[in-house]
Amino acid sequence: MVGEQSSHSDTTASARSGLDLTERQRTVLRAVVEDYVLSAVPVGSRALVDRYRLLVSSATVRSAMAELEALGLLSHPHTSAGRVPSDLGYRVYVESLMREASLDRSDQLMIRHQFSQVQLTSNEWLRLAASILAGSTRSAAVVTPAKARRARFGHLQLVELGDQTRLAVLVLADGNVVQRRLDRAVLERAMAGEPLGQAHLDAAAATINADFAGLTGPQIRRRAAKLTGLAAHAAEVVASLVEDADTVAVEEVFTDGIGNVLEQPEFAEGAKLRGVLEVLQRSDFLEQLVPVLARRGGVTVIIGHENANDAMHEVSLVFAPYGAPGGALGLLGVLGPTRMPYPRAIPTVRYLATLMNELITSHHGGDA
Amino acid sequence: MVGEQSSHSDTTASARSGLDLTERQRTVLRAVVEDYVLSAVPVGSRALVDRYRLLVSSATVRSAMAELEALGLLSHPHTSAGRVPSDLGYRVYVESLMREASLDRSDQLMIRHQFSQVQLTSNEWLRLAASILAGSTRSAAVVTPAKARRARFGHLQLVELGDQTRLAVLVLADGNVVQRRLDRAVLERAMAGEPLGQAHLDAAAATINADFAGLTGPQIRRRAAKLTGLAAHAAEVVASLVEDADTVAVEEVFTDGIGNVLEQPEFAEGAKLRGVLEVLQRSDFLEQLVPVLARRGGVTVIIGHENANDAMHEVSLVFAPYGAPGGALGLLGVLGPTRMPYPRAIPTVRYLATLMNELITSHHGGDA
DNA sequence: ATTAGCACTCTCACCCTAAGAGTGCCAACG
DNA sequence: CGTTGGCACTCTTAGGGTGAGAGTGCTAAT
Repeated sequence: MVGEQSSHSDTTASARSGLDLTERQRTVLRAVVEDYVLSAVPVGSRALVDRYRLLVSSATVRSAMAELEALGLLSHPHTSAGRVPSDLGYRVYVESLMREASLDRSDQLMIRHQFSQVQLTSNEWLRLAASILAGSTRSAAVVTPAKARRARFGHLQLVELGDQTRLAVLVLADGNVVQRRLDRAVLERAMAGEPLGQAHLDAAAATINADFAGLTGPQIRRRAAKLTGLAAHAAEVVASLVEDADTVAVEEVFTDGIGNVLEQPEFAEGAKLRGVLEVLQRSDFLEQLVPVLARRGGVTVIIGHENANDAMHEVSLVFAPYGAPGGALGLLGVLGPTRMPYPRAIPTVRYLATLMNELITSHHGGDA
Repeated sequence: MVGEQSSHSDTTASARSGLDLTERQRTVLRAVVEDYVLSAVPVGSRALVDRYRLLVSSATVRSAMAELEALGLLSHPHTSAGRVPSDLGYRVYVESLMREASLDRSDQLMIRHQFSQVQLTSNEWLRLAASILAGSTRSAAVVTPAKARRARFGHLQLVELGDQTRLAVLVLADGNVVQRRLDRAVLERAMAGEPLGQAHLDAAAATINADFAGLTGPQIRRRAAKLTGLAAHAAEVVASLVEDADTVAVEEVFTDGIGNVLEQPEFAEGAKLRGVLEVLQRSDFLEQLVPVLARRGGVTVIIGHENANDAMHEVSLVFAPYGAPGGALGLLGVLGPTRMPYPRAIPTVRYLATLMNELITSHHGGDA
């Protein structure tokens, strides 16, 4: 479920969960967050009373606000501005104040329909998922391909390409396809004149396919020692491809809707987003996120400074893992300013994660 | 070579080529462009004389500037600001004033080295190319995969994935790999209980591989009629995959360095980039660019309003096609503000295009 | 043709002020 | 005692005015 990430709490757990707030404080905090998310303008006591038909005076709201500020849930840009939720304030809101705007049936159907329109290729799915996420939350969306924690060999194909090159196409056990061009020079050296026609390639691939299904990189490497000729060389390549797939947890990232974020007033000066984009490109950020999300399961919300990376201190992430249980694992979610429409983003991310789960398990049938 | 794109010229061709400019006008225009590209600040007559050691007075420069403005090559933000190059001014600069800063040997070697570090997978190449372009021009880079104008079948592999799904992995004649999951329901209906073990899959693939190499989508569809059972179904899928590859000219776009552009003062308000990002995502923009670039060959520079798309009126593109001659074709280049360091960008794009050409032809051996 | 000089224009940074929003506190009220 | 109206106070923001500076265009002299 929804939950906090860590760790840096200098405030009591009970404050964070919002359990010891009075009913009034809860109402006020909720109103402040919701108003601020909509307007992006610090919200004052008077405006709150007016807009939310609170049945108390602005003075009362003021005192509640002061209490909330003392608790670290609200903050003050300057003396005479309204209040703004702090990261912790958003946290409490997400954790115990928010009423999720569940996706209505028609939205769900529309999304499902879009997926049914598309050819059954995983990359298309990912692109589409990112596009839907971005469009329906007006934030930036990020989707990574699902891949197994431990890469295992599935099936090899060696193809003659033109007359100069050979291409190794490898299907991993988790359904991902990786390829590598075999360098002609290396190949010739290794083969010492042995013919490399399609028939020979097929034979070598068949040898490997028969023997190596389900093995990991090191296991393949061990058995490859027993082979000779083209098959040995191919096995070497296979092993290295499988190992590569193992070490790189997130290799490709599909993003969409960065423009949405640029439109938000907090990123009006575009340079602010620069750091975020760089971090996203440098894939180790998402890589580190994988185990965290996987462990927690469901939708995880990471708000502002809860983010480990400095560059991400002004954005929030709403992410979920997806994939076959115990098998392939991918990430998907949205990124926006901390002033994010959580009640919309969270169910959308959740729905898309379950949808991708379905697609993967039904079309792929899990994984060894 | 470098050249203009079109077409909208309400000024004479000779003015555009800058041929009828006096030597002084040429010097001044060059200095204005180069100064403005560096400083992003409108440049005045006095500053020009000082910084570029022109051996004339500022008054002389002023009159030259006035002439250039009359020709539409410079413009005036307001009465008392310096001059700024117009799109046309940049055009003339690029066309006949610029001295290209050719990539020095060490840069070339460094780039080459980076490519040699990377595994021989085309996607990695593309990502790397984008990253190098972005880094070395401080602009945004865009790279699209090379694919044949006319998709032809190369090699098919059918793989059993888990026990529920079958995966078709198709190597096109141009070396690209596409895949499609075969929907279990459809498969079962089509096969009516025919077994779908790996051996059967291999047999079906072998049939198709033996017969269909080098064929286009429609050709495959025609021959597929003679097949039955699994092979017929597979041929159907192959045909549709090949046709898909035919219709979608640009399917995936690798970008990098968007942050670089956000840093430029002209895009300080990030929202300005929004439209550009959207156009880039909507792939038909690049798609339309493909034939234009291919016809012209070499590096094409498109400056500001020369751009067909309204959203791109404030950016320049420096792009080149790459690929095997007459075969696979891809695009690569950079996108930045019109105030772009053309003398740096153009040779870099050119070098990367030739490099990609080399990689493709040497490792892949051309294409049918 | 080039140049020095000069009047003119426009922006930009600065300061000042007034208006407005919002707070915090306090005393009064039910 | 929680709630409320009132009020003084603070701080931002927008607007207007000003002076400096940059840059131009023109003209007359070389």
